Amino acid sequence: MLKKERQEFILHQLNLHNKILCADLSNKMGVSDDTIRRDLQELAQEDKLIKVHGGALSKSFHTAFDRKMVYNLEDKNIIAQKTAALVQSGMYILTSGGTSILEFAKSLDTNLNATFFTCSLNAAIEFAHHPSIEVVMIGDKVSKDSMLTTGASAVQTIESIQADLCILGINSLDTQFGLSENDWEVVQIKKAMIKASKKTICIGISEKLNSQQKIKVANLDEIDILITELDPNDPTLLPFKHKGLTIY
Amino acid sequence: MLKKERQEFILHQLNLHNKILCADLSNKMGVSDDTIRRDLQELAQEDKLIKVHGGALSKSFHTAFDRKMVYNLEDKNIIAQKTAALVQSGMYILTSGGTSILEFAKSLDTNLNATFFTCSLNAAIEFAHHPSIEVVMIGDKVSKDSMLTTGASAVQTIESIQADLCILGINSLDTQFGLSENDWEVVQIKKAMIKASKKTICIGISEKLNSQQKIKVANLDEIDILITELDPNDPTLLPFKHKGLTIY
DNA sequence: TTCGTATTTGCGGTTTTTTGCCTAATTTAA
DNA sequence: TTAAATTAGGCAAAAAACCGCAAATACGAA
Repeated sequence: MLKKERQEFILHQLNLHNKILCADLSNKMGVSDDTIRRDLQELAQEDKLIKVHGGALSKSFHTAFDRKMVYNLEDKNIIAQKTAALVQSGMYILTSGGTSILEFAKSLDTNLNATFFTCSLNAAIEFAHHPSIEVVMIGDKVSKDSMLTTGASAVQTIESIQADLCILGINSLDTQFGLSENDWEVVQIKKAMIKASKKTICIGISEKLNSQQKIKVANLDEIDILITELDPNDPTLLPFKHKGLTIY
Repeated sequence: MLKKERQEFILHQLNLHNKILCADLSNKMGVSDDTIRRDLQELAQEDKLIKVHGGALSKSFHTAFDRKMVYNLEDKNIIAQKTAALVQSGMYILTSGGTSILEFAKSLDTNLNATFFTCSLNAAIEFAHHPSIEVVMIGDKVSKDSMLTTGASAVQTIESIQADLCILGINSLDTQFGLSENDWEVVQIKKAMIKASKKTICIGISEKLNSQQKIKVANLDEIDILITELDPNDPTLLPFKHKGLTIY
């Protein structure tokens, strides 16, 4: 197995599992620990992963909690503004949760007259602060990690809705694998939301692009619009444009 | 589990729960107390959290969230403690919203193993902070004044539940007129909750006693237990005791 | 192909890090 | 105040990282 090949494999595993152990890799690939360590060291220097004692962590995993809150706020605001521009009065809109969605909720026009359906407790509260917006909370068991209601009842409720728009926060979006998530229950909810809407918009910072998580939510062709903090003509977004997505 | 991974997990838990105990963490992750303590120490040095005896606190907890804003917090805490003592593991519990309920949620034992059904967005979030509590959000249109879900669908959902306990925050309680409210939709919800439970507990500061609002929720004989910040033998409570309520 | 060079890899020994356990000291709660 | 829980510091075992070197391998040029 070639060095380059090996490193590709390592990055692939990392996208899949978010973490890898030196020992596991050397076992799986039949090379020595030292070789793996050297590979990880190189990849870390190229900023492709984060090396830690005993293995490595995926970049998205690490930055998830650390800096995101503070330093991505401006980006989130840009996203929120662009997204808000797409919402028109009278619309019925399904939304997931996540910080991008919360920012979006905050930047909505005060006299917008729309109806929002959501599984996110925090998003519901945020939407409800607007005087003229109708908010419908979709009920079910609360998933603690995501603060979303998930389960069969929630899916059933969503299925009974015919929405104009579905706005989803991205966890991972990839030209090949499409939209993916790590939580099975959340995936079911998002799938149902996409199905129940005429149009699907994915919003999130560009960091989330070109990464994969364990469970697929939807193929790219099920998504209509992609909104990031980048300029629509940014080369990073080209592959997605080629796949037929509208970029804002 | 990698060290870095563990520390990310700790920060995540901290964001979720605002406080964590050494013992809980070491249990949950299968490492020794010492290891957790060293992790917390490191994270504290990096200014990621506040180390306290027995665990750690989220940084934002102290600065951003000013608990003193809550009206009559001390009294509400007394009420919360008394109420929490009545909840046992395995119970199914219906609750409304309001500040008293929120305080109650905060003072529940961390390892209590109960299932809470609620129409209150804020209460759901608060309950969900507990690791071992199941939370079911009852869905419907969000009423902006109260941040409760209200409507026929919510009532219907409640009717399909057989709960052990119903814990309601009081707006007005009167020996003659019973429990009353000003919002028609909220009244429907509370009525349904009382009907769906074996026992009904009303909690609230004594100020709310001996006052009436426009719409009746329930007669006194439909309520089993009354909890206020006062001593159970306080003369204010005597009329309620005479009407057959149990006072804590 | 074959050769020479540069890179890559594996190995042994050493150093560093991590972790759990122990005991003494400290803090907390009753 | 006492009893229980928590913490600090030292210690040792195990795992991982580091270092230098020699063997193996890849690659380009003749």
